[in-house]
Amino acid sequence: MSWTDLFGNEEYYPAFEHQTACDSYWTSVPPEYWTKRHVWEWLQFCCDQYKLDTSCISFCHFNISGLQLCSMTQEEFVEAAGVCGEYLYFILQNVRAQVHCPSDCWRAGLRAPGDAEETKATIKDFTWKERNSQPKEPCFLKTETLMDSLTGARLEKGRTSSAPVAQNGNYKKQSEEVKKCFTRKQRLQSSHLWEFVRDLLLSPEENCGILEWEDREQGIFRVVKSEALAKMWGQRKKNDRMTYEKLSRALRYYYKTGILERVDRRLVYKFGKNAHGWQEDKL
DNA sequence: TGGATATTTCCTGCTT
DNA sequence: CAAGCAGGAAATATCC
Repeated sequence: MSWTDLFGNEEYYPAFEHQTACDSYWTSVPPEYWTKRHVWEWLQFCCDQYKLDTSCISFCHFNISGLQLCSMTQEEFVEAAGVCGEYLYFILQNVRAQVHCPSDCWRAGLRAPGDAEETKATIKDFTWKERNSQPKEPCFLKTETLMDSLTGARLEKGRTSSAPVAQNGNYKKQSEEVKKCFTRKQRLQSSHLWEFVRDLLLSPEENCGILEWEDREQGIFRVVKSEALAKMWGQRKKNDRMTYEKLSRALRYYYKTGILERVDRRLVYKFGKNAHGWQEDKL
């Protein structure tokens, strides 16, 4: 089943404006009905909006329809997108839980995907009704709003009795899972240089031999590929002029604050007393 | 809106 | 000589 199968001409349903879209775009149509193109755009939207590291995502794994996407397990997400897979999985589950006005959806006669013939007309009406009647909500630009979204706070405020999440007895548990996941995501997207370095050391799948522990217990590590490290940090900060020269200056500032300690060897650094989260037994 | 904080950028001099 | 290291100084970005 394709979008064209469902809607005939694509002009009836323009592409999601993922650059400016807010969550309401992605909840206006159940993900099960997304086309490959929408899956692709949703992925791009998530990368942009939630600052996911695209380097860990195997995009070819997502050349699939929304129906296929929805049938993927969390493990399959992780396989396809590494650590980002977890977040994508939870974001998708959240989108599925938040699909706008499911009652309208059922009233409009939406059936399970597969009943293309029967839903062809009604889903078109449904999406247009949604689009015309639902003013754009503000985009999720702020962390708290994202948290609200992920933890379902917004749903709590305005949910209807037919909201799938409300029917789900595991709602609270799910929210906690999502919260935990978000914390991990925050960690992954650490904004400080030393946290970025620490997290790179702790995630072999992203590290690619750029950093290496020299003495794990003492927190001594070595920069193996200085240029690659600078490039990666530059990508994170959206700064293509980053160099190891400049990055190392920033690292040297950490000596003052006790985040790092000086090691008198080239390209070798040590976590200081004010750095946390790098010790194996305290993770 | 202004201050604090964390880099980023540039630089000079020194070391490996 | 190239690549790093040490810090000072100033600019810039971001957060609260």
